Amino acid sequence: MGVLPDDLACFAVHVAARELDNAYRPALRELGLTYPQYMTMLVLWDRDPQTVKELGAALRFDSGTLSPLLKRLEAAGFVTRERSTTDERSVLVRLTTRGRKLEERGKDLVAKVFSTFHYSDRDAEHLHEEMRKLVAALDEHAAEFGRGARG
Amino acid sequence: MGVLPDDLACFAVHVAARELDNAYRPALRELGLTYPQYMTMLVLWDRDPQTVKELGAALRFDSGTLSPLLKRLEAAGFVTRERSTTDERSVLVRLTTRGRKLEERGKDLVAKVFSTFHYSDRDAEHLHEEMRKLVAALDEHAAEFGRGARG
DNA sequence: CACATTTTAGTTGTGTACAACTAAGTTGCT
DNA sequence: AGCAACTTAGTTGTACACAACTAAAATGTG
Repeated sequence: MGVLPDDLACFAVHVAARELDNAYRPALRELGLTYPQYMTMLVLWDRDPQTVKELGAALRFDSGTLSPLLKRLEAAGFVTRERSTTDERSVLVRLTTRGRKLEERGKDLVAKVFSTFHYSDRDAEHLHEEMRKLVAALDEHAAEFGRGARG
Repeated sequence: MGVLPDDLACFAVHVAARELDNAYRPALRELGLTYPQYMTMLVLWDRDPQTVKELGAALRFDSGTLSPLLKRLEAAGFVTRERSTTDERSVLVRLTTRGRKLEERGKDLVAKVFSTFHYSDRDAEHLHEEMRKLVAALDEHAAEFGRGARG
């Protein structure tokens, strides 16, 4: 009769995101990281240091999410935070030796976890393409109707 | 050089879920609901009353998520909660008149929001199919490696 | 230079999510 | 009947995620 969550694509996206989180959790637990923290470390392993703003752009997190997350990474000893000397509004996030060393164990974790559920590279790429299409549509929607709207 | 979040399908799923949330937020705000609360109301509009366990199965929420959510729906005057008389472990969640009346305004909200970003019915069905495939793989993975593992 | 505007991080408050646990009720087995 | 095992909700603690706000520093304009 009525529409149920299971009938909705948007609900399925939410379920998939949560279950992906759950699938990664055991492996990440051994690194002492959550999934968003792991994504943050990936960005820093690629380039170090980076400002909070740059990290936020790469992760699509605002400061309300990123600031406390970085404080936890700092408390865990993976990063340091220091005001930029050239622009004192910015904060530079920098890997510690411990944080840099974690890359060895964290590097191929995604591929390892993804391979445990039966998802080939082709499947993953197909999934990725579908997500890119959805996110592009949502970004366009946000630009039109979102907070930055022009009327 | 390194792998970045944008290279990962799993990250794209998370981004999509969050941006879907943001896309629904303005419309849901007018109903006084969050997205998970709206999903809960959909389940109740379809069948009323239902136990917390049944709602949890339909929404894939555990009691730690659902109990406080239902308390907020109760505080907002959309549902009542009462112990089942036949099995006093169970709690029956029942729509109030106000909760039932909300269906008129909430019924076609999904279709309305989805149509504002350029997603045809065919696009949505394609997306849904891709998500079903991923969730099925994750469910299988959870059954094998998750908490209920048999070894 | 003076000062409004913008940029950058952080804080507070609300609401998911999940792990680990508790309390109470029911069922199954002998 | 008696009691262990299980089921059902709820609670506590941690961690995202976003809105709304604040504080401080930089930028732009007359």
